[in-house]
Amino acid sequence: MFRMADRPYHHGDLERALVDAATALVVARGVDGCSLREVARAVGVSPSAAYRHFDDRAALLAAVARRAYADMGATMRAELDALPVRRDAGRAARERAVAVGVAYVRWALAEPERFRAALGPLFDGSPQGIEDDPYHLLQGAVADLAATGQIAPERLDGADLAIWTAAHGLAALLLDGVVDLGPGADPLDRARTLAEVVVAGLALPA
Amino acid sequence: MFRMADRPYHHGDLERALVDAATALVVARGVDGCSLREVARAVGVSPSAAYRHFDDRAALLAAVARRAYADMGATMRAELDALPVRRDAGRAARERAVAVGVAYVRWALAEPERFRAALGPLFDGSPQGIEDDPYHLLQGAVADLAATGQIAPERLDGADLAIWTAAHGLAALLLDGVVDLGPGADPLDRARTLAEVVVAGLALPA
DNA sequence: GGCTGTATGTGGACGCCGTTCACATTGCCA
DNA sequence: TGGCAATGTGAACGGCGTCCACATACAGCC
Repeated sequence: MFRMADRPYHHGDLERALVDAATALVVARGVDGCSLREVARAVGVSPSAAYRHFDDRAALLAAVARRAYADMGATMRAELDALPVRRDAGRAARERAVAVGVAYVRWALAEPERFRAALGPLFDGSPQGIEDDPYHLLQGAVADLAATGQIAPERLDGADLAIWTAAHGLAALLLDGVVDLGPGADPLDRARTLAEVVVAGLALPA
Repeated sequence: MFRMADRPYHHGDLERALVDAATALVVARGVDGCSLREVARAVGVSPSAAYRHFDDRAALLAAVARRAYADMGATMRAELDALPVRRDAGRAARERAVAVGVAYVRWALAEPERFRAALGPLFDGSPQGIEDDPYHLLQGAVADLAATGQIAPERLDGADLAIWTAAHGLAALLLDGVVDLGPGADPLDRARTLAEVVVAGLALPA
């Protein structure tokens, strides 16, 4: 059975199309500027059609966030995989831990609105089934740090938080315009410096 | 000239009343849940009356944010003033720097919605004329750190950012529910530990 | 004390929003 | 082939931010 060339009554994959359009709108105008009605309009469908696939606007945005979270993880993973191989396991672990922080900030700055959507106020639980979860990358890097003796024993607890908070804090402060690094300053250099400070601090006994 | 006891046509200090009501609503339902109309309703005034005092809803929220920012600074200041006096200037500086971070997180957790309003996405430039500016408190503490030789020379640049990002990142991640410390964990203990790691890291040569 | 201009508050309107509901259309499976 | 579940429509509701013409009150000047 074939269908009218221009506009079949049933869309085919409306759910995907809605998330695509919503993502585009979030990127263009931010989470608050992404209305369900405009998303539906962009897809060429009535607003109520969206409710066949999402409970409400929040659920649609959650789907946008989930995809963003996964993309962030994949991008970070690729960046980490490109790190040079080191013979010194300790040095490798330190560099990797720093690189995770840098990759975190890099993605946040490259995709500010999607970052906000994924790791901002509307976060509702770490998405399951994500291949490269940013948080797991963080955890893994810190585990390597610990395994190679780069962390003082009494600092092991919550060590992953240390890099995470620094990276997340820098990203958030930059995105929201709270800090201004001034002209000529590379935010990623700052991210690297901060991560290095944290990694250095972790190695020191309390 | 006296006025009708119940409802004078002119309010007297509507601007203040609006900010009060808006603050209460932000605390109760968050920034997004704070509508200009409901604020006006709470004050007992028509929605359009608010426009005599604020350009738009964003301006009203900015006033809420400004006050929150000032309150945060004052609270942090009081907390810092209560620190015990130390004879060792270096130790004093380190403790103070850590305390700034802890105070930052404490206020954020105590006033989550006001914190978001003041230091979240709708931040629009550090308010001027604030007596105890949280950022200046941070700066001052780091300056003490530097003055007492607690920071490696090559780490002086951006050292204030180091504590700030850690504190801000922890606060944001906790508030947004991205990290869950688990039962029995004191978030402020974590904040202290993180700040100590950062302060320790700053002291180390790169 | 009265007049007048300015500041302040009102009520109604506009268009957009999220959401719901009865109804229309389609694909699938027995 | 018939019927059912899935999917999409259109109209409606109340709430929102914002603007406008109009009403009211205050303050300064004669």
